[in-house]
Amino acid sequence: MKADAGSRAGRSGRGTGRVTLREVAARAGVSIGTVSNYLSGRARLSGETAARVKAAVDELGYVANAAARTLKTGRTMTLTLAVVSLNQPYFAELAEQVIAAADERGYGVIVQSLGASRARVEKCVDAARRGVTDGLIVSPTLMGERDARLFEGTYPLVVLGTQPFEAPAPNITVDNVKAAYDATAHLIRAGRTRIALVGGEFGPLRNSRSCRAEGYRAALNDAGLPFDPRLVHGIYDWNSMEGARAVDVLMEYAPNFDAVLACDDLLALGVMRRLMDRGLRIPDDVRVVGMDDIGQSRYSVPTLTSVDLGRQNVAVEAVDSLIAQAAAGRRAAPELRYVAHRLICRDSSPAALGVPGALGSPAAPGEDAGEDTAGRDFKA
Amino acid sequence: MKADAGSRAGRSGRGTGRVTLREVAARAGVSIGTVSNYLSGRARLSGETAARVKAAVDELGYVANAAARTLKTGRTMTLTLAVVSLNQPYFAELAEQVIAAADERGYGVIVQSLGASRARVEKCVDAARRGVTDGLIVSPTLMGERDARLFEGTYPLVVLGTQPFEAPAPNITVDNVKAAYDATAHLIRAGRTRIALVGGEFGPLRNSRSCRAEGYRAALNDAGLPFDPRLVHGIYDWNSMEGARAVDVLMEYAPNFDAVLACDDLLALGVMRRLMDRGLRIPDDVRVVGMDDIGQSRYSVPTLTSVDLGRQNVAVEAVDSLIAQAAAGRRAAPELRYVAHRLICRDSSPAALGVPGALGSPAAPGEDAGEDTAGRDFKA
DNA sequence: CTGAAAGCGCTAACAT
DNA sequence: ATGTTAGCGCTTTCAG
Repeated sequence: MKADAGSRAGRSGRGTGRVTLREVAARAGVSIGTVSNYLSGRARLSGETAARVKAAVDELGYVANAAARTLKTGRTMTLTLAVVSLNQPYFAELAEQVIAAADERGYGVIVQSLGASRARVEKCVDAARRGVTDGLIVSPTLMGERDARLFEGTYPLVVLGTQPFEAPAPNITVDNVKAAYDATAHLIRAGRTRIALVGGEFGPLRNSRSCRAEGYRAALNDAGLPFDPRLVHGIYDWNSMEGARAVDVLMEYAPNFDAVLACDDLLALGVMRRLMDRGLRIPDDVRVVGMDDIGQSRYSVPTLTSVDLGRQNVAVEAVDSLIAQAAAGRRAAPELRYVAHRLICRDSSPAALGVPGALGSPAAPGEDAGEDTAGRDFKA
Repeated sequence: MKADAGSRAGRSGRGTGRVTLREVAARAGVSIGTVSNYLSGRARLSGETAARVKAAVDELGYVANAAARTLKTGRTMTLTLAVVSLNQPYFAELAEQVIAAADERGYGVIVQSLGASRARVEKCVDAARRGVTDGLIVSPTLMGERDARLFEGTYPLVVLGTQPFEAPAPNITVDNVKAAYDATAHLIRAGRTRIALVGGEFGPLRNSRSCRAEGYRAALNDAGLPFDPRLVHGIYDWNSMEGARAVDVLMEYAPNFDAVLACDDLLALGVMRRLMDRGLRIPDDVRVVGMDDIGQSRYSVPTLTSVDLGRQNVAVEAVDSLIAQAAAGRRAAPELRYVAHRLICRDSSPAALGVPGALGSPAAPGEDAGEDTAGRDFKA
C-alpha cells in the first residue's frame, strides 16, 4: 500500500523533524513529483488530485525546506550587507533601505557589522564564497589599495562608497567631491565667505572624507574665495561631541567664520548645539550644512540643511545589481557608478530667495528648492 | 582511472559552478570521504595523504557549499532578527549587539524590518518555519492579544519587549515599569516635584509605553506626590520634534514643571533643545531624563541622563537562548525573563551628591553613580 | 496529467 | 587510515 511506503519514508530520515514532501505525497496518495508540481504551479493537475494534495498539505502543515531547495536550485534568496556599524545612523538607515529593497524582490538580508576589523571582512567574503547568500554588498572602510584582491572571486559583489582601491566589481557611490562642492556653493551663494569645514581631511588616500574636502576647496576656488587652513577642522570620531569641539577650536583660531560645512550630520548637530550655546544665531550668524541627511536632521532644532547622499538609490541599485549578477551566474564587470545626491534645505541654511536651493547632481534635476518631502519613519 | 571518474563527476552536475568535494578528491586521488574527514578534522590521515588533499584544496580553491551542509546537518548557522525599523536608533543599536553576539558564536544574522505591517511578521514566521534560519528573535509592535498564535510553532523563537500577548516562547525584556519608576525616583530624590512625562500613555494595552507610564505614576505615588494629568504628554511619533512640541504644550498648560521624563531619548533630545530655546537651564531649572540610552545621548549638549534598558543583555540572552533551542531541537518553554536596566547619570540630571545615582534593577547592583563608561562605537 | 528517478554537495556511519 | 554508501528534501527531466 502506498500509505505504508509513505509512513516508512516519513520515519526514515534523520532530518529536521519537519513534514516533508514525501509525507504529503503519501498522505495524498500521489507521488512527490506531483506534489511539487502542485506547489510550484508548474503543471496543472486534475481538480480531484489537486484537492487531495491541498488537503494533505494543510492537514500536515507542510512547509518547504529552504536548504533542499537551495541545494537544488543554487539560489538562497538572501543577500549579505556588510557595513561598518549600525551604531552610525547613516549605515543603519542604509541597511533599512537595503532590507526594504531586497524584501520587495523576495530576498532577505544578512547584515554584518565590520567595525575596523579586516578579519570580519574576510569572514564575509568567505561566507559569500560558500554560497551562504546569493551576493555581497560591502561598504568597507580603513582599507588600503592592496585590499582590492580580498574581493576577487566570482560570487556576486557590489562595493559601496568612495574607495581607495579599484574594486573588482561594480562600485556604487555618491560623487563625494561634487556633493561637497554643491553644499559649499550653496553657502557661497548665500553670501558666506568664511566657510569652515568640519570632518574633512586633506590626505593622499582617496576616501569619502578626502573627496569631500576636495569638493569644498574646489568650490571656494571656483568662487574666487581664499582657502584658509585654519577653517578646516579634522575629527577623531563621527559624533556630535566632535562637532561641538570643532566649534570651540574654530572660535579660538578663526572666530570670524560665518558658515560650517560638516562632513556628517552628527557632527553638524553638535556644531549647531555649541554655536547656540555660545549665543550665535543659526542661520543668521552662522549657517550650518551637514551631509548624509540622517533622520535626526529633520527633527533637530533648528532643522538641519543636509546633503542627501542618495542612500535610497544606492540601496536599490546595489540590490538590483546583485540580483542580476546572481541570475547571470557571474560577477558583473568593474564599473564606477554614481548615484544622484541633492541638497535638502532646512532652517540651518535655507535656500536663498529666487535662487535654486536644491542642487542635485545632473542625474537628479528638477528637485524642489528647500522643500523637505521626507515623511514618517515607515516610508515606502 | 580515478582521475577520469573525478573529472567526469566534476562536469556532470548542473550546480553552482563551484569546486566540489568530488573534484578535490579526484585531484588528490582519494575518496570524498577522506577529503571530508580531512576538512572537518574528524579523522586523522597520514601525512602524505593530508598533504595531497591540502594541495588539491588549495589549487582548486575549494570552499564548502553551505546549502549542502545545511541540508545534511539541519543547521544554517544563521539567525533572524526582526525589529520595527533600523531607522530608530534603539533598534539599530540593538541589531548591532545581536549581530556581534551571534558573530562571536559563529552565527550570521538576517535582519528584517517589520514597520507596522502584520504581513511582514507573517513573512518572517514563514521563513523561520521553512528553516531559512535556525531561529527567530522578534520584537513586534502594534500587535494585540490575539496575535500570539501567529508565533505558534516548533522553530526556535525569542520574543523581545513588553508585549500585550503571552508569547509561546521565551520573552526577554526590561522591566519597563521599574525602569520608569527608577528614573522618576531619581528625579524625586533630586528634589523635583513637578515631573512631566513625555511619550508615555495610560491605556489598557500592556506595552512598553503604558508600563513606563505606570512606573512613573507609581513612583510619584510612593513619594506622596500628586499625579497631575496636565504633566503627561502623549506623542504621535518617536522623534525629537515631538519632544520639542511636548515642551510647547507643557509650557502652556503646566508651566511650573521642574523635570521631564521622556520615554525615549530622541524625545528627550527634542525636549532639551526646546527648553534651552526658551531660555530654561538644564538641569538647574528643569532636569531631563530619557530612556534607551542611544549613542547620541552621550554626545548631546548637555549630555543626557538616560536609562540603559539592557540592550546588551537582551542581545546576548536572546542569541544564547536561540542557539540552545536549536541545539535541543525544539522551542523553549514560555518564560518572562527580565534583564537588568540602569540609570546612567549625565549632565541633564546628575546624580545627587551622597545619593546613589545609578539605580539598577536588583540584577545589576553596584553600578557606579553618574559614571558613564561608554566608549567608542566599536566596543567589544 | 502523473509517476519514476536522477541527482544538487555534503556528512557520517559503516566497511575494509 | 581510507573508501563506500546512504541519504538530507527538493526540483526537474523523462516516461508513460
